[in-house]
Amino acid sequence: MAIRDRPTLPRTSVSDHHRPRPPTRAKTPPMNPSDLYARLRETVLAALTHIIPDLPADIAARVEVTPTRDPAHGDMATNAAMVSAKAARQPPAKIAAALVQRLNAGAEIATAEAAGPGFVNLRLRPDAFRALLPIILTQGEAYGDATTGAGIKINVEYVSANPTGPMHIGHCRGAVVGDALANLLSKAGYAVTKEYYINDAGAQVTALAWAAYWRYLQATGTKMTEEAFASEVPGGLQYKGEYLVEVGNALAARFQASLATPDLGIASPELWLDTVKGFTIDAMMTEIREDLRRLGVEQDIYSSERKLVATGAADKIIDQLRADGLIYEGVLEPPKGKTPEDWEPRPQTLFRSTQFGDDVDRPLRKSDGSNTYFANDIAYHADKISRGYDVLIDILGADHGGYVPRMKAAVKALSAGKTEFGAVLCQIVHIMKGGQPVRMSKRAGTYVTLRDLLDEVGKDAVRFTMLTRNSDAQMEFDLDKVLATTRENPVFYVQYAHARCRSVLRAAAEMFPGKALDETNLAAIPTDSLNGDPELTLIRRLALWPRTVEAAAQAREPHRIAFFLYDLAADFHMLWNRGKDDTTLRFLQSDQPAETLARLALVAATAVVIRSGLVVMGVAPVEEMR
RNA sequence: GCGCCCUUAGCUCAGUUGGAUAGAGCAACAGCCUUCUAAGCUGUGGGCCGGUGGUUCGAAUCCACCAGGGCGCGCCA
Repeated sequence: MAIRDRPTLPRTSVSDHHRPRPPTRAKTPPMNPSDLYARLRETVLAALTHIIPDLPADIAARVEVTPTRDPAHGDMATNAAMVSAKAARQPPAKIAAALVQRLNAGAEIATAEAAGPGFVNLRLRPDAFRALLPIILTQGEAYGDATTGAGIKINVEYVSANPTGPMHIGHCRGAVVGDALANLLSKAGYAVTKEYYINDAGAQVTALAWAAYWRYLQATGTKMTEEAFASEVPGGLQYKGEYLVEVGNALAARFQASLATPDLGIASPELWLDTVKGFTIDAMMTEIREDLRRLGVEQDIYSSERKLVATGAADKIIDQLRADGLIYEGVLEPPKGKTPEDWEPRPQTLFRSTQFGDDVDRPLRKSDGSNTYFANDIAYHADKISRGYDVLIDILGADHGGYVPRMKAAVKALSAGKTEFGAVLCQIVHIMKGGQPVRMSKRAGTYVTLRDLLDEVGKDAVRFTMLTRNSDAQMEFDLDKVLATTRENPVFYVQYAHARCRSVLRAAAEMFPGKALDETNLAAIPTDSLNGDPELTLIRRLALWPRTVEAAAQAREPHRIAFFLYDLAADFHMLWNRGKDDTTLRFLQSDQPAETLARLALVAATAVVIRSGLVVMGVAPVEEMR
């Protein structure tokens, strides 16, 4: 459902009707017990507070246990001695030495040693890592779920395209990034709502309606030429793409000639504009939602700008802001250095966004008295705030970057600073084919629609590839490479790793007839025999999954999941490849049932983690490659 | 002119929010494999992290300035 009938709007002047909400960033986030690193951090912290009983909380919060980059440094390292040196008035080396002494007695720690400027390097007993396998197999895809979100309500708004035509590549990145980010936040413990804002008010959709009306007249057999028609259209005839022909036909079928003059000319807009507009928008939204469905995106809420305007919500918000003294009639300075040629001082209805960190105050009304896009968007965000979200995230194209500070200001004003606003900007995607860029032109009709792209390379390749870059960086999307079945294509490489895991487990079923090799049973298998470096490397990677989820969610960077999965797949393929030269290193060894079962537990756990990562990305974990 | 984002190996990009000797893929070079798990595998070389200062135990990461690229800059959304 779209906009609710009567949004209850928060009063900025009233602060106490907001329920207390948990802080967005808890000072001491609840420890995730299945995160090995988080657990060891607790161990280190306990030792540290024993050495420094009056350790300040803010220092304790800076203590971290991280994976080492160099295996010579052990498995994990902590900065505890360095960050607490100042507060303890002791040199880092002395604290490190004391930590080493206490930690060496630990159950999971094989050795602890001081190194470098004050690091304490920890080498864990292999058992500590292997103990993760039953945890992973028991928890299944829930392994890696974080609690940092603590149920904080987040609204992620994405796509939000003008419903003026089919979706194209430009919309696609935001759709994928938004959807994956929402999934990621949800895995990190946030209460997430996925939302689409339909920009179905304003000049663009009016132009769309005229274009659809032209197709309608054509369908009824008008004698007008396109030139004659276009000369009557305010602002000229836009949206000349073929995709509106069908809409015109549907309009003609539904309304016959009743929307035109008797001689099939242009009737007065009062007679048809709203009807045609609504009809066309509905048709476009049907198409867009179908495109999104094929892309694997299904949002929880679709909000309509038009309905928002119709309910007068925008006017109410402006009145309310005016009552709070945040609206005034004024004249803006021309932009410094580059004054538009037609610049003239003009009084406008302005929002005091500068009071909330913006550079200039922003206009809310156009000269014809209608609302600016910003004004309606303020009302829309007020609506979202009234629905009780703690955090609002908008996924925007990079060309909207300049828009962020004013929206941030508006949210601050509307929520009395209680609701956090954040934007994720998506840079442009350049489509490449045969080594050449594919030029996009809406008018020439040569743009690549999302549907074409999905037909050509498939949902999984589109989604994964869109997530192989930081969304803030420009991206080349090479149509030839995303279908390559080689290591340089991460989609293939990761899916292949999962398929190989499943393949091993299928083959194992023949080796152990009558034994159910499901995750529950494998969780009970002793894994002491997993001693080799490649095995332990793989398990260490699996141990990184929870903190990867947490860090990616906190940074709001879903692409990190893609990179993690690529590394995980590499570790697995390496293990698999050992069996190529030496068949005694393959997973399945009929003369070693116990060792084989242990390896199967590792393989099954790997499959679980790959699967749960792919689920976040919205990519199918395939059972076999075809 | 101002603001925001970006600059890392020949190319495309990571870099665990300030940690130790900066990583991966491609390309290059050198081997292996000729299909029982090769839609390949192993190894090597490759760097002034755009530049200059600063902050501190410690900087690709934070700050200032500069250079180059992208985006934006009153009634477009």
